[in-house]
Amino acid sequence: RERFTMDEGLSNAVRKVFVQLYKEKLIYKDKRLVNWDPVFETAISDLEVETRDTKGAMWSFAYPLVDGPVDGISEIVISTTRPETMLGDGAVAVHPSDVRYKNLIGKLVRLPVAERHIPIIADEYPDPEFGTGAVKITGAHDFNDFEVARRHNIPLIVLMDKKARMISTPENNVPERYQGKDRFKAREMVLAEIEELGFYRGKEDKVIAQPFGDRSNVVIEPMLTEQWYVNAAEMAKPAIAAVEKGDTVFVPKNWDKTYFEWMRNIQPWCISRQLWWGHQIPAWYGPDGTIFVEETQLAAELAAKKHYGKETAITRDEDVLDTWFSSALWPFSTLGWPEETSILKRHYKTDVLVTGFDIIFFWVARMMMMGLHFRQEVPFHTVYIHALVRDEHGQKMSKSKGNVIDPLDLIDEYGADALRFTLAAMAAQGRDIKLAKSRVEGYRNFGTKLWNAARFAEMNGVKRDFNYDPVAARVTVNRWIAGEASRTRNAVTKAIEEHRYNEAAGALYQFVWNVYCDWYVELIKPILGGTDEAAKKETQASAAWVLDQILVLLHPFMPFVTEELWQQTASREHWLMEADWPSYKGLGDAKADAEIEWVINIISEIRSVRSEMNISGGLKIPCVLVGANKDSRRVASAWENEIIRLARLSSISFEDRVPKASAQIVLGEATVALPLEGVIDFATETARLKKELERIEKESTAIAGRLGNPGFVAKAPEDVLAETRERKVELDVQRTKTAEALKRLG
RNA sequence: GGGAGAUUAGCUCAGUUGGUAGAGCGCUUCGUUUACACCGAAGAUGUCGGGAGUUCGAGUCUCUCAUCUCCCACCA
Repeated sequence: RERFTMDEGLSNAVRKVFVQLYKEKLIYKDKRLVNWDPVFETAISDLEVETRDTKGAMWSFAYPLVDGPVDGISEIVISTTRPETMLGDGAVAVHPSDVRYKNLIGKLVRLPVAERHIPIIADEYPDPEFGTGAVKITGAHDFNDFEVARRHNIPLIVLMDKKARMISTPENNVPERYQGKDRFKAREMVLAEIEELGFYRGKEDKVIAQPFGDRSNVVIEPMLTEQWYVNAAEMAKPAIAAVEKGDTVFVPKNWDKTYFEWMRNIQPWCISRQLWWGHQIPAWYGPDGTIFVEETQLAAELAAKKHYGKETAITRDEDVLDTWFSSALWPFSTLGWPEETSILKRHYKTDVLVTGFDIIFFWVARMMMMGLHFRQEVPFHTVYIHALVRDEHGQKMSKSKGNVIDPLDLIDEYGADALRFTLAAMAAQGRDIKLAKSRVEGYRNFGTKLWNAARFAEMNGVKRDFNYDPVAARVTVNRWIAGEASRTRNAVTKAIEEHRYNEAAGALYQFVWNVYCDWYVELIKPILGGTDEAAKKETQASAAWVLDQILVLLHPFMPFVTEELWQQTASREHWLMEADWPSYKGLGDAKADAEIEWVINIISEIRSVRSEMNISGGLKIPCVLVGANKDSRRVASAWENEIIRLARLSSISFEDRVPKASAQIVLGEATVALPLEGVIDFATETARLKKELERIEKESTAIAGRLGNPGFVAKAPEDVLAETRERKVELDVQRTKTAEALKRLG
């Protein structure tokens, strides 16, 4: 489904919401200071203001007392980072406890340049420790000053027009020469004139936090205008409670602190914008300014007629709404609301909202407020806050900063699947991603690996047999891989349910590459090339079945390559994207697991020794099992071909004694001997075994120490204790056998 | 000024109720064997930022210090 917030249906929802909130007095019009963007000539919300540290200065001016010195004081010195605003000062405030100014409170000072008289007032706002302790109050151009002015009925003196150019009015008494000047030009003029008049009292360079419009990049000017507001504090209450109760949870959990922090200190939300584009506010004005808020022009006209007692012309408010106002309705406005449609009933609330932390305030919080107000239910039960991909310097990417790495470039280079898998694999909770290209490359290789595994299958007659039941498999390796697939499925499912996408991706990566490709494919090669037709047929079906499971499980992470393979490897009734998530019963066979584990172990150990002894890959060597029990002998015989092939042996035999000049490997109760007469380097083999013995002894000592600690034995949990004891026994056997091997070597 | 987070192998990063550290890339050596050199085999590399504490046991919990990052905020 695709919707656009300017669609007819969504526009209806916007009007309805506005009207209802207005009638509930949750939307109101107010004249107060707003963040004004002088480039776009519109009000913006607090969230659209970006505070940046910039180089600035604090200048000090003297305002002389009108009626002459008091206690020998003839002037009061104030400091400001914005000298031009002194033209709009309505008062000078000092702290009531500030003894320096005690007798000045109530006196008048003369405002140079503007030549007005303004009072000295007492207010808690000034910090006596800061600067001179006296603060100029410019109620119409500063948020703090506005509050102070309001408390003391100080007039709000407007200095600028919508473009933040100076205006000269009878009220502000700003000299005509300032008319139309830019505020920064006016600053220079004020400084020069103050100095000339002899009221300049110094300058201090300073880094100041300045507000910028996040889109226009210009300094925001606090302006006294009439705007529409939402009583956000009131609407936030249920939204706060819902998260406290757990109706909506954040993942990772920590983000709820950010949410609470903002919601509990929320300010009125300015929703009107003086822009050309957006949802026009459904408010009309009568000739005397009476406001009629209705969903349609007709309804407003009727309301006006009723109000005035006759038909009266009304004009519509030209302002439009903040874009986030309509976005806040998204979870229900897209589903046909206010109609009680079936999709609304089915899809509200939704499940999981996936978004970035920077959207929590703009969108998540507002959807919560609107959703709870109009649906009496949260819009989603989970908010998953994903990591941000940052640029090479660790900076947040943003359109306005222009430091965005275009994902299309990465896709061109490595493919969409590779990028998608990389992001999933790196999406550990609570961390940002500084994307490393080598990771994308590695996961591109992973996709290729899968493709090649499918190619191998195709070349070996591996074809999906929809009658194949892995539970009924008779070949051990097929029973084993089915169990591995099942375990992988469970791990991936659990990880996804817990929103641990990196773990899901990791489990799949490991299964496909390190289990299926590295071992299963290698172990079945002799079967596929062998003469046991029954085993061959089953294995072909099994391999195809496992591949199918891989495709289904991997599809959310690599949709394209998996879909393609799905279509190519069998004739299907539906797309892979429509396939059910697998669910298995009866898979997993401990006996098969143990057997395959033994095979993998012996192959790995022999390979390791070969490598350490520098035995060339082309040289096939005999392998003698000494002291092997019945079970080991059976497995070794059953897997003779595979072991011989993968460990590059010439033969496997069973003897009672270790042949002379053998490299020796301790494998459980057995010793694997590789007779290397003429090839073995005794010094190397001795060193290897000594190192091995050292490793065993080191671990053994550590474990003995733990078991010898009465505290550990008394307090460690049963299973940990049992495990440790088992390990100890294992290590003892290994130590004895390795020591024997070393002794045999002489 | 408040709030959140980071510090683990050369690099990029995992590590879920505390049980004794892993991956990918890179590096070293070897390798063309029924898919894959975007490959295979074997290997080296960590006083888990410093310090203290709790505990039988700490990368994991507590405190503290250091360095870094982000968010919010009206010191003129």
